Amino acid sequence: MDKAKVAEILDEIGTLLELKGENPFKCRAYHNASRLIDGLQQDLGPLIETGKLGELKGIGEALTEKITELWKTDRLGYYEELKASLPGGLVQMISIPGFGPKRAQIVYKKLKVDSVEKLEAACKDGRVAALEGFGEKSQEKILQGIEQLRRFSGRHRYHKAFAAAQPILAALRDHPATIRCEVAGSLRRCRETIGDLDILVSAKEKDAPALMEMFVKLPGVMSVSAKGDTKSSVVLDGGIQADFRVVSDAQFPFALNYFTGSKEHNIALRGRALQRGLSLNEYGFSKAGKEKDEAGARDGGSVIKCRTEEEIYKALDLDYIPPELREDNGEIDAAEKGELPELIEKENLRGALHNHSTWTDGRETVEAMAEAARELGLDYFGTADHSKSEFQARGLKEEQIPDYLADVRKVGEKLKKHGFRVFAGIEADVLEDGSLDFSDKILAQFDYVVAAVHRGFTMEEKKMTARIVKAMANPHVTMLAHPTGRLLLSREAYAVDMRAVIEAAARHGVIIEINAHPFRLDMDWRWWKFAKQCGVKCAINADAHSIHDLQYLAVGVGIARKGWLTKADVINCLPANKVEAVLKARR
DNA sequence: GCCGTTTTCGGCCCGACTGTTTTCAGTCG
Repeated sequence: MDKAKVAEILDEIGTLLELKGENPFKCRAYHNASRLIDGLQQDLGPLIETGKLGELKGIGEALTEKITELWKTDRLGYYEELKASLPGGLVQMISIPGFGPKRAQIVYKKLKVDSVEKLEAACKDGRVAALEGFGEKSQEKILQGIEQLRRFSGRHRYHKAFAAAQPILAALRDHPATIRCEVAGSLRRCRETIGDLDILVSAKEKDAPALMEMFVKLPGVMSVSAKGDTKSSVVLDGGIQADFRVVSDAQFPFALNYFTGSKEHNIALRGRALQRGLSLNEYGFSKAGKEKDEAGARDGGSVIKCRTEEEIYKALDLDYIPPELREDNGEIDAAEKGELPELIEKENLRGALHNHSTWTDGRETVEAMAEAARELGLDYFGTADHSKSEFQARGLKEEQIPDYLADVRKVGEKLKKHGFRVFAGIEADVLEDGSLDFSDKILAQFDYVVAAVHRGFTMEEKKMTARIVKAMANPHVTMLAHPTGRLLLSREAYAVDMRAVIEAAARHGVIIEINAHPFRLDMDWRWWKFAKQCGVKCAINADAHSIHDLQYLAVGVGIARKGWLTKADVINCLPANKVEAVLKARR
């Protein structure tokens, strides 16, 4: 059984235990173990064989035994018994917003309701409202929750959430009562998908109601789910939920830190505070334990004043941890030892190397795209138009290549006077047998070759991995495009063993692309962190088909930061002459 | 179920909002 499946089962056990009303800390132990296993960079097999599994923090005796059983036999008696003791529909029921394990237990016991459909029916005929502890409003909320679950199941892609947040932030920052305003949550941490928007404002207490009032009436607000003195929740058009909080300016850094998360990072930080006799919450530090300050940090003010998040980390003897790293994935240890990397910044990017033009499926000419890149402040631009197999994208045929190259060279000559460089690349298709769709002789004419899989997606993971690894062995291949194969918008996703791909990239000196285009998003930060460990260089690319798309480079920087990358890990931070040498290095 | 520089038991992060109550439990983040 593979790691992901083990993690999935552990997570489900945690949820099932919640439904049974088990000790919440026990439930959490399973959820934590699931996250830990899912995030492991090495395989489970060796860990189990060498008896090192139990050394992982959060995996004790019982979990070691269960994980080992799963790994070795593909089954787990404990899980099967647990699952058999509860109807399957209960798990889905608790994904209804506002409806948790306790209430699921009640409706199951009292009404024999064991699915979302039956729950809906029970609400519609008033049986739920009649239950003790429930009422008309609860019943109505559950129905709304079911509707929301059906309409907007799942999370929102980063770009969509980012775009939705911008006008809200602008409007709030414009308000005279606003002192500071930031977006927090998974959007600030640059996660690939965003559950909801968390927006935070600092203001004087007397101004909070006016801000609340303004927030729930912003254009784009579809419905208001909650409205209090300091917190409101709304659902925006398009189904993104936005939570809004107003705090005092003294509390702002604490609240920003708290609501940025992740939850796991917060728990670790609070634990660290406790070790220092401090209790940390979204309002500040207070004394922990018996001498606990009655008023706490909310009314009494923080016992350690912090103007910024940097000062909070400092108070805990930690270097500042950038939001992208806050996943409880080693960042606290690194911050304690002063070993956090100096993460890449937007300003470090000097060029973009995977872009398209009107020669194939791009919307602008090579010249217009290169000019736009120059205006963005970049020093070089590389085209990587499609090769012949991409006929639906008007991929270049052999006989067009001299004209294509001549055009790119001409633009290069023209922009040379500005100190701007233009490179001629090609995005060559990796065929099913792992060969490329152009001969070596043709590939040799380009400044660099980006290899990409565009068809034959249904291939099983092993075969797909072998196909891609073989392509990387071709000495003309300088870069691998959208390596994770998770082509999010279309159904064109494929399964690939990223670990093997990264190890092959390390062997062959191939650059791995971080593709920031929303249709081609490669955001899984764990792989970039692993690539860095293996010494593999990355390139941040927008896969731009238009001038507008070039802006996604900024998203790519966010992803790279999340993978702990520095400018030394990203080749398009190099100046033009140096990047040219890197692109030519293998050939 | 995990964990331990007060270590084998007794903790485990903490507060807002809602709806139901009339002091609190459930849910969420």
